[in-house]
Amino acid sequence: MDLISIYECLCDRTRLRIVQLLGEGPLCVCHFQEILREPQVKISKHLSYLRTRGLVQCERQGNWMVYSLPAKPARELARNLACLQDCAQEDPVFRRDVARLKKLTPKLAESSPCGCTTAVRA
Amino acid sequence: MDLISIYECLCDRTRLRIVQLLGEGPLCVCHFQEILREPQVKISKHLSYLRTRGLVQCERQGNWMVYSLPAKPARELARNLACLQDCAQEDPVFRRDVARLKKLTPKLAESSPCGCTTAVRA
DNA sequence: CCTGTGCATGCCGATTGACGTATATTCTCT
DNA sequence: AGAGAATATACGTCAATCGGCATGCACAGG
Repeated sequence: MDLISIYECLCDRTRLRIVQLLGEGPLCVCHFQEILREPQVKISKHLSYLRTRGLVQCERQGNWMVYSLPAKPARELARNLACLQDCAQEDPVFRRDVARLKKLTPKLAESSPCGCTTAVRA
Repeated sequence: MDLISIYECLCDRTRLRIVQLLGEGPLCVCHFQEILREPQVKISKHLSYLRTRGLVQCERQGNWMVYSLPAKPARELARNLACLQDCAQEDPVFRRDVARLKKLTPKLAESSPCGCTTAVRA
C-alpha cells in the first residue's frame, strides 16, 4: 500500500466522509446516498476510486454492494485511518454523518428498506 | 487548517519528501535541491503550494529562503505529521533523503556553501 | 421471460495539478 | 549603479480529477 495512494484517496471531501463512515462498519451504496445526501453516481464513482486503490473492499449481497474497510489493512493505512478518526472527531459534517448513521441503524435492524441489515450489524 | 488541504499537500511524492525533511529541521531551497536532486523550479513551486496552504512557513535570510514547519501547527496537522513521520520510517526514498541531510549537515556547519548554516543548526 | 431495483460505467466539459522553459524578483557585494 | 546568486512567477502543455447525464449490467421476483 502506497502512502501517496492513501493521501490521494483522502484528499476529497466526499471520499473522506465515506471512509469516516466505514469506520463505523460496513455499508451499502444506498446508505451512503441517504447519509451523505449525494447522488448515486457520485458516491459510486468515489467508491470505485477507493476500491481500485485498496482503501475499501466490497462484496455483493443480492442486489446490493456492501462496502467495508479492508479486514487486514496495511500498517500505513491502519495508522492513517486512526489519525483520521481522531482528527474528524471535531468536524461538524462528520459528526452529522455519523449521527445520521446511528439514526439509520435501528430502523434497518427491524425492517431494512434495502435488505442489507447485516451491513449495519456492526 | 483544513483536513482536505493537509491531504492535498501530502499526496505528491516531492511534497511528501519535502515535509519529511522539514521534520528534521528548517532548510533552504538549495538544500532541497541538493538532497532531492530535483530542479529548482519544481521544488520552489511545491514549496509555494505548501506555503499557501499553511503547511510550511518561510523566512528570508539574506539571499536565501529558509523553510520550516509551522512553529505551532494546528492539531490535525501535528497529528498527521506525526503519522507521516511514523509511516515514512520504512520507505527507502525517505531514508535516503534523511541520510543525505545528515551527511550535509556537518559540512554546512563548518563552511556553508549557501550561507544558511543557521538553517541546519536544529 | 420480463420488469424493477441497485449499482457501475462511458462520455463530456470544466477544473486542477505537475512539469518545463523562460523571465522576473530580491537580495548581496563591489 | 551593476553584476551575480538564490528564489519566485508567468505561460504553455499534458494528464488526472470531478461532476453530471445517459446508459449498461446484475440480480430478484413475478
